[in-house]
Amino acid sequence: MYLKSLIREKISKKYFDLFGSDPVEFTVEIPPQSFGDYSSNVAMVSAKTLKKSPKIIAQALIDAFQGDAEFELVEMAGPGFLNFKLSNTLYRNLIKKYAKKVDMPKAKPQKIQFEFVSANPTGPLTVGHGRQAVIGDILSRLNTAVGKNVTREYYFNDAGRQMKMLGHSTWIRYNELYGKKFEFEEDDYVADYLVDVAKSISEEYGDRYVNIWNDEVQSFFTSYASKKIFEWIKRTLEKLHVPFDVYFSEQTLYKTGLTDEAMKILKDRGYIYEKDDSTWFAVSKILSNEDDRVIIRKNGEPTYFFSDIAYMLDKYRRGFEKVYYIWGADHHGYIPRMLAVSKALGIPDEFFNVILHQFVTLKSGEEIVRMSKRHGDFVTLEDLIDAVGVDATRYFFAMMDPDTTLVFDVDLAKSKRMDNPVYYVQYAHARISSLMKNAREKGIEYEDASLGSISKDEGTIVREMDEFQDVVIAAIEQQKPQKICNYAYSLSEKFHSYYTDHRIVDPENMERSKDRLKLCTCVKNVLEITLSLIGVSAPDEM
RNA sequence: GCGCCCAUAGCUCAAUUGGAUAGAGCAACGGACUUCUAAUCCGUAGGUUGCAGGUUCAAUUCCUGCUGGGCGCGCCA
Repeated sequence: MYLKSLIREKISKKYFDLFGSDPVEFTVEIPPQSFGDYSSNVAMVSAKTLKKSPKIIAQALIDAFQGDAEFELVEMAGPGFLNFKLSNTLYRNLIKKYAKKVDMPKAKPQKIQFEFVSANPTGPLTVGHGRQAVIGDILSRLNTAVGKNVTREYYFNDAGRQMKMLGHSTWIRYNELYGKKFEFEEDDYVADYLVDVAKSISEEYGDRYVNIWNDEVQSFFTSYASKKIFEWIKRTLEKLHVPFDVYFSEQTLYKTGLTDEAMKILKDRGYIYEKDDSTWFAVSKILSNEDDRVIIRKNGEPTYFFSDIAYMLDKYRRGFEKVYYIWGADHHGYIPRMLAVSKALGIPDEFFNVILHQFVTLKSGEEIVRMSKRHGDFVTLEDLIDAVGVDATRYFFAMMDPDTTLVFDVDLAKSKRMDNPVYYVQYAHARISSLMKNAREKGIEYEDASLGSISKDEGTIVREMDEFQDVVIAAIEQQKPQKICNYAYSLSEKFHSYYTDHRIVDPENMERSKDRLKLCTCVKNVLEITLSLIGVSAPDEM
């Protein structure tokens, strides 16, 4: 970031001196392969406004750069690129900076919210939830790191029809323990995990509910089962190192009267009407292609959609400038109606944001494990974490673009072979720690390294280090956690390569050893902060 | 039928949100450990970026239309 902005500022200044105006937006980037250390397209993008050919503009800038000691070489290439070769002094200054501290880019201290996972306590978290949890967690970490005030929220419903089915299903399992057979109903949860819940009830309360089914029993089984399952969910999230600030219950919306308030606002604004004994929200009044939706059923019960309306109002009232809903791809159809809600409530457009992610399939060997929650035929997130470890779980969920379906290769995640990217990155960190230990044992102090030996070979690593802030910004702006993983890998790659070619700790050459150890300190610092953003540990030995 | 997402090396993925010769890993082949961790490194081979148009100095990237795959279109969430 520092090197790029230095070059950018210099170009702007020289451009202004030459042409009497500020240049239009241009890039400064690390070019492919051996085109120089940095390159800029400023001459090409300015061709139109200046009515000069790119090559003439480029040449004028190059002439202006003559005699600048911070650059060894500035030259033109291709259709008018400016290529820069940096002086070693610049690299030395940067190493001093990064050895002390890795700066985070700073953003406006907005109050924002990420709402994710939000699974109702009817069953354990699946690997799909895992992907969402990790995406939400990393985006939260990133935004917190750049200075935003982030609330991580989990929304859940612990009443209503779904919950009733849960209670009923548990009761059936409970009766089974006593040899009583009842039939499951249509939307009951037939999965095995409720057997454990039933056993737990049996141990605590004995047989007092066998063969007895009434409202009181229903409500007991529902609340017992949901409480038990919620404990399970929270335990899994803890294992995954995903904390939440707020667990928000849907019921709160009704208790606090926010539902009534939302209804009033929508009514006053003319978005509510009655039809077929139900109450409707006129989505089509805002988005003409969309269908209107029922918010109060014939039987007088509100739909979940109505709760979602009140919930959005609640979020807005709490003073968030932006809220992000993280949803699986199956929810994408929900976006238009929620957008309509935000408009109908008079909430500013930038408030409501959705981050979608595609599905997860598990792969073991050549076999693709398909998951179906209906048949209880799925792998729980907890099982996955137990099998491959939390670091690999998080890294694998994070390293793919949320927009693509993720094939989670369980064998690869488990493997400690060299093709596992988590270990590759962690190994780079461990290697550096080991070098430092080695230096300590030999009594080498490198705090005051002169950096006199730092040159081109180290430049590659320094430039990569200096990409850090830009990568963080890009990951946040584009909502792509995998950018951080790719960066961690790329920096590790450059370090491993450097390590192989250069002796770091060399008693025969103390000055050089100090310089290189200082460089390693920088890489270690950047790797540590990068891994912490992914939520993966940075081990000192492996 | 309508909507969202995806398509890049044999496989899994990148490509700094329009830049130069499209890059890594795995798999294949060949090399590097009496030397700080070989969980590593270096090299060879591998491509009409799904297809067809368009936009411009420049397209994997943007636009249009196809093809193929995933997901969704409930008074379920």
